[in-house]
Amino acid sequence: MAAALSVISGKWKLSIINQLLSGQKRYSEINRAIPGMTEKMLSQQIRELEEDGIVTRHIFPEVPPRVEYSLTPIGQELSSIFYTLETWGSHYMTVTNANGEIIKPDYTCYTLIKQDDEVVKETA
Amino acid sequence: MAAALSVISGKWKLSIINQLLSGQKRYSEINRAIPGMTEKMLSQQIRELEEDGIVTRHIFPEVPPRVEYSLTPIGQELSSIFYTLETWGSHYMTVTNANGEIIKPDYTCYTLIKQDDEVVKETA
DNA sequence: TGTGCAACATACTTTTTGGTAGGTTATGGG
DNA sequence: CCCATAACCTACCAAAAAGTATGTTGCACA
Repeated sequence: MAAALSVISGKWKLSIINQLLSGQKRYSEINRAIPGMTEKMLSQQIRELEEDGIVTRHIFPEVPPRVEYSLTPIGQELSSIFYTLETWGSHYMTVTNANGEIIKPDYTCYTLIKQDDEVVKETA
Repeated sequence: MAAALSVISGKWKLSIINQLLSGQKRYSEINRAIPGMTEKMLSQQIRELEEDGIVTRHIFPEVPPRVEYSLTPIGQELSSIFYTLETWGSHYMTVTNANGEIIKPDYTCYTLIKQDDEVVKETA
């Protein structure tokens, strides 16, 4: 589990993998597809993914250069993690938004259980 | 998916949730069960989990204080994420260790595809 | 001679995260 | 009267991650 987390942790890695799930792409394509990500982050994180055996890099020795990235077999199996995360995440968001209101921001709400087992709600 | 990741990211959160998957536990129990984690980290991360609606806190107003933590329903559903991460992770480790050797550390290995489509392997 | 291109690298700064060391509370026991 | 207890909090510091800005390559085109 730690191994799985270490592979996918990184602000842009899941976005990058998501792009490659739909097939081989080149550097500039991925770059355009993920707004907000700088080129440095793309090359850094995609290199880590390569070192971890998730993506393969195909360099075409042309000028100007062309590099295409694709997922390895084990990289493609990450789609199960995608699916689980998405399923839980969307469920999570509907739960925290039940009743049409957001539950999360109630930071200072404690459930006090008195010694006579009476439950008291206290909001600081 | 981003929501799911933001909830579980944090060095100790999965360990804490893992503890609570086996039932309600008090602060000191969790603390003892996770070696290497400081008390500050426990209270900080468990508070974030509480704010995110993953755990509930039950304060018993006794002296010395007693606080018990348990997973909310949506928190318990995180077990599916645990399962997927573990499954992929163990598969990943057997794949990178095929042939009894580690594939990952070959950092500077590029696959060059020449313009005549001949594949050349270059190790810098 | 100069500009643009794609895919980077490198140095530097900022932000986020984690860790260390101390203090706080009220009470019961020595 | 002092200490130990459980569950914290606060200030401070270090490390890791992310972001910004700029430089590099070699060739084609103007």
